[in-house]
Amino acid sequence: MPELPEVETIRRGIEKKIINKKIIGIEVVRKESVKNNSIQFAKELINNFIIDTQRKGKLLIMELKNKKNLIARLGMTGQLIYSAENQKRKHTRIIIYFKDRTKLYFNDIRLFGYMKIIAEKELNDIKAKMGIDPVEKNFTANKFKQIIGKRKRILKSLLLDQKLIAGIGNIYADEICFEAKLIPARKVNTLSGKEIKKLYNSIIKILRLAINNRGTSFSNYVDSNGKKGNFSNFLKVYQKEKEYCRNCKNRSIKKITVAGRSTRYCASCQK
DNA sequence: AAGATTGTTGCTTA
DNA sequence: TTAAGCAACAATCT
Repeated sequence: MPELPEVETIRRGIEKKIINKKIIGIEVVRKESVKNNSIQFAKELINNFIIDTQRKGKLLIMELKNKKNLIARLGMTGQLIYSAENQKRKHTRIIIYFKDRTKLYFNDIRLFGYMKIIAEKELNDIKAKMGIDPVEKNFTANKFKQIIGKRKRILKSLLLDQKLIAGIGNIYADEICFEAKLIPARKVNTLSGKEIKKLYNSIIKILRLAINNRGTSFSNYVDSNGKKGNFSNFLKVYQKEKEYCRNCKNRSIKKITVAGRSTRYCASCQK
């Protein structure tokens, strides 16, 4: 469940710690978690430096000194843990050793995540195929209107489509729809101008609030220090189907399937 | 103990 | 071209 706010929290967490530290060792515990040949992967990284970090959507990018990039996709259960201590666990798949004896652990329970070293061109191609990152400045109300355009898609499926907007997953899609007071199953062509504006504001509001609270931990997400995120305390519909709605105080939070995903919404607050 | 869960990709169908 | 639905990937929890 690392979505945009969780990946951003991890990025901020490792940024200052790993930059310009010499990599002196690589341990590929599970070679399928590296999308390059694991020998090549290690060879590229040893004696190299991570000089900057970036994020687009849920993709974490570590720029290397030789112009290549180490990318990490966390999938559903990926973690990046930075520590001076030995933190190797059952689910540790890759370990990066730095010269100052600190380490970066890539853990992944369900194995949907991976790391890969790619050249600049491939990175640009990947980025170009992704939609706009909604916390960037160029994600304007007009831009969002353009994305909706004449589409007739189900609202939630549009929010989850990484080729249109990059970074929203199942948790934040539901929370954004609640904030906007819109039923996730609505078709976007039925939204009024006012509703679109409210939706746009909700996307930015929820994602920024979640980043400021270091993301959501509901199962195994932790930041680079191994700490849980606080946004779990702000969730209003996600996993609240047995509870009273925070807003209308009715027991009206429904759980349905939309766009193939479990979806929660308040039948009384959302229209 | 089968079903739910989560993100992404790719295939099929309309 | 656009969109929906589904399977696949894998492990864990209920």
